[in-house]
Amino acid sequence: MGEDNYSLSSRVFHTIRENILSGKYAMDEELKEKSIGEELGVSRTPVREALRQLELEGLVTIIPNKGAYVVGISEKDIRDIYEIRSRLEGLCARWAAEHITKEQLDELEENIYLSDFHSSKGNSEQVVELDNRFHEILYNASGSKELRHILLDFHHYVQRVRKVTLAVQERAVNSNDEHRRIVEALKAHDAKAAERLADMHLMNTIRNMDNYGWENLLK
Amino acid sequence: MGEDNYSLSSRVFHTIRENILSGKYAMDEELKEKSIGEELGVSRTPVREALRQLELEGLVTIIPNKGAYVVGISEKDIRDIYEIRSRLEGLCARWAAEHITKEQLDELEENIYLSDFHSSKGNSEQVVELDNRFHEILYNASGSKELRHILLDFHHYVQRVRKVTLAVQERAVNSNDEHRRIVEALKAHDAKAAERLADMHLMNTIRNMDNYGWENLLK
DNA sequence: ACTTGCATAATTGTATACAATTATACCGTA
DNA sequence: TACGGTATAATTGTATACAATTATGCAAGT
Repeated sequence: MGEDNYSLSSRVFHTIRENILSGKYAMDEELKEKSIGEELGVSRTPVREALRQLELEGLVTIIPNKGAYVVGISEKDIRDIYEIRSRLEGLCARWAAEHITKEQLDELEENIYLSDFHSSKGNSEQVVELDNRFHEILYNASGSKELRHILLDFHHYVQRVRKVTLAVQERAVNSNDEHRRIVEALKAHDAKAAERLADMHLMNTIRNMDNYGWENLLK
Repeated sequence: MGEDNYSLSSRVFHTIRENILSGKYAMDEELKEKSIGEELGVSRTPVREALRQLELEGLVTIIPNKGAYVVGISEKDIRDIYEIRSRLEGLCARWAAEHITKEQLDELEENIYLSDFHSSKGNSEQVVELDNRFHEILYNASGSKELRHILLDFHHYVQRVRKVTLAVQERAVNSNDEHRRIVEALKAHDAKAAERLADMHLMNTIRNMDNYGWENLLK
């Protein structure tokens, strides 16, 4: 299980990205092709390809003939991303209200049910995983591959802070309540309400981060 | 002039992207590393790196061990992108109203002045170039590298249809009028108006495409 | 005519070799 | 000590070599 048969190149890409987002590679750190290759047991070629892709994602800056450096993520970056996401998740929820299928609604309700359980138990890892899935279903339900693409990117990009915020039980519970209300609007195919609730959901996340304290969010 | 000293790899990337956006490489066409490399006078290595990057941008699909294929862009894709952009350019204009500098305002006014001239003359190539620059200034003025990044991507992505729509004099003139009103709002630092006008500007572009006829936009 | 199987060719995936560029260390000199 | 300069090493950029996978052509059998 989970033995994805991806290419080496693809695995290297995901591994390096994970190491950046998890903080293993510190900000401004120089990523040397040789050492990363040795670390992952591959040659420089797949590493180079991965670094070029990560540059496009904005996680890495490449200075020609010099090296690749981890791009840091600031408080402002995160605020901006959540503000951007609030608009786009709103749009996404609106479209989803018009296109969502019964199967997707069922999975959303199951997701909320499970999330209730795991947040009450304090299983933050499962909560994060369910949150990932919740939003992914919405992205799929929007019926727009463009919107899905950009939202997946952003959602992934802020994974680090989401892991921290959702580890606090109170926020996990509130977040799931907000999810619940969004699903109710989707079930009623009320596009306007869905948009407003999704927008609010994201803005509440920012407010929560303000209360939590940014110094703890950015390690 | 224009003798940019970029790396080979980077030039290959931009060349292939240009060839996709300009329609030289047709949709669903298979892009073979060897032939592209020969065409551009480089080995497979830089071509591979470019194709991996283009996959991340969504312009190419890579099927492992099979090949890279040009991803087509549909009417719905373009509609979605303009709808997404209308929200984000609105947000961008709002932020720009708060951060824009006098130099940027000056360049915007010069841009409109020049655009008046070229659209009256029917110089559509210069009009497109000025439109590019107009939006780029706004992206910079937003003060958000995240917003700038995503909007530049989208703006570039729809370059093909923009070339067609702005080649029609009436739309070029109207578009520039809308730009003028946005700049007036920015000069007054009226964030709300700037947001509304930028949003409308994008929605008008969609309406214009509807009038123009999609069959002509997608070759 | 239409499969099936297999040999061959073409293509991608990865590793390595070599060239070009940049960083580092060591030296002599003031 | 501080400053250049030069040789050396380290690193990136590109090309090529080889392995693995997939596509193609052709002959045999039904």
